[in-house]
Amino acid sequence: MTSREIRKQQSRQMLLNAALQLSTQKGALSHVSLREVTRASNLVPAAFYRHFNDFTELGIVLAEQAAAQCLPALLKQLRQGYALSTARSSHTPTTSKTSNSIALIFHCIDEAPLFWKFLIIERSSSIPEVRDIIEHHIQVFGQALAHDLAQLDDFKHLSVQDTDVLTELFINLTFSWSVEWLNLPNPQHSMSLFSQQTRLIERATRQAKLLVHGVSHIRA
Amino acid sequence: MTSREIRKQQSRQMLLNAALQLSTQKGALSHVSLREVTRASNLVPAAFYRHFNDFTELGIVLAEQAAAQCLPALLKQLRQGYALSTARSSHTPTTSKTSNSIALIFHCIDEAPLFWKFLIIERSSSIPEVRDIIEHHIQVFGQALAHDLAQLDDFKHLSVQDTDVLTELFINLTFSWSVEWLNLPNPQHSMSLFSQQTRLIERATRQAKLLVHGVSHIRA
DNA sequence: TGTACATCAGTGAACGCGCGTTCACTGATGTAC
DNA sequence: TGTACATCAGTGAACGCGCGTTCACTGATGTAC
Repeated sequence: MTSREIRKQQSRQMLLNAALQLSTQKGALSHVSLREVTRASNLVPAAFYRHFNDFTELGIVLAEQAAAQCLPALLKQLRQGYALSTARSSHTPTTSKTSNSIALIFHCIDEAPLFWKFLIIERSSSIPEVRDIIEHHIQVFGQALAHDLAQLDDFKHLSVQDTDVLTELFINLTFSWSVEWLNLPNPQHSMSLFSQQTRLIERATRQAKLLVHGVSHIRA
Repeated sequence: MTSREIRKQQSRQMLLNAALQLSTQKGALSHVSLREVTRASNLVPAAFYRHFNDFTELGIVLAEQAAAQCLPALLKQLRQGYALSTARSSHTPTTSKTSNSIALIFHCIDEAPLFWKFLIIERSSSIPEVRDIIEHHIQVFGQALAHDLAQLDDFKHLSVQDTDVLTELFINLTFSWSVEWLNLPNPQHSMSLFSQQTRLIERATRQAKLLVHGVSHIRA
């Protein structure tokens, strides 16, 4: 790659970083202007068009990057989580199995919090292309997850429909938890960040346990 | 009330209606401009200030109206739903009890779909005052719901914490379902609106059943 | 009831601002010989 | 290696636009006598 190409890539990455930073900070990519992004990247507004046809194109790239970064990583974490728990399933009580998995989810979010925040807020983006990309990747993620779950002892007895329904439920819950996780520390409470995190993990774990317990005893 | 006061109230209501219409259509109140709202109300932009100090104040009023309209109505519906089901609890299978309640939720949404859409999209509003009002009302709603649930046969045995956790879970699920419900008909599928609605009710019911089943058999 | 004055919802023009997009340009970097 | 030309990321000025907000105003409605 020539030095000119390298510098171009650097500029492009600065634009993407600035857009990610600004959109998660302002609560929506649509609240960020092209001029703000170039300003934060020390470029003149017109320079934007050397890298993207328009603002939507930048949003699309960002959505692809975020989905590619977050969802496979979460899947991998979850796989490690339940591989671990099934390996010693007869000895480990449900409590700690579930609790471990939940903690892994939050750990995964902390690896790339801005991308996660972007995924969550732009999942209902007012830019249709961005929204559709994210929804598509979540759907693919859901299929992979459903395939995994179907092979676990706890869920083997479920019908295909129930496995899908369960997966959808789990994904919705995960996103609800993630929203709360990313909004910590909540200044309404006086607890420390760590205490609030612990509390959220406990609540999420309890929710997941209620669910898993229900599923494992459901009649076919 | 003098005729002048009546006409003022009418103008105010036109502004509120226009803002509700436009915000739900554009996906966020923050994507609607003061000038758009006055234009849709056949008023000059400056006239807006005869009714509200600024755009945020209109958002606050709208949030209060939406919360007051939607949440007590849902609570009432749910109460009728489980009053009905407990009255004949020994004879009615869990299936239809849950199914009835879920259908009632969607029925309730259809009574005021714009207010519901507003509540859902502005629950994560970029206008902090609006977001906080909605979150507050949802919290109050959750307390009332938790109080109700604690008295049902299925949930009597739960600890206070578990009742709260269950309530939170239920509210999160309800909002997830509502988002899907309000996005129907989904043009990705070729099914009729009615078929898609039926499908969603079935999936939501199945999710709720998994949950209720888990809760009723949880060990203390 | 009729008159004189007060109120005030709505008007219309004006303002300064940040926006997205265009354009001809510059000058460093790359390429061909 | 040195030279002449081509490429192209970034520049800076300009454009028209819709925005929120201000202001002095108008004229219908309300009120006091």
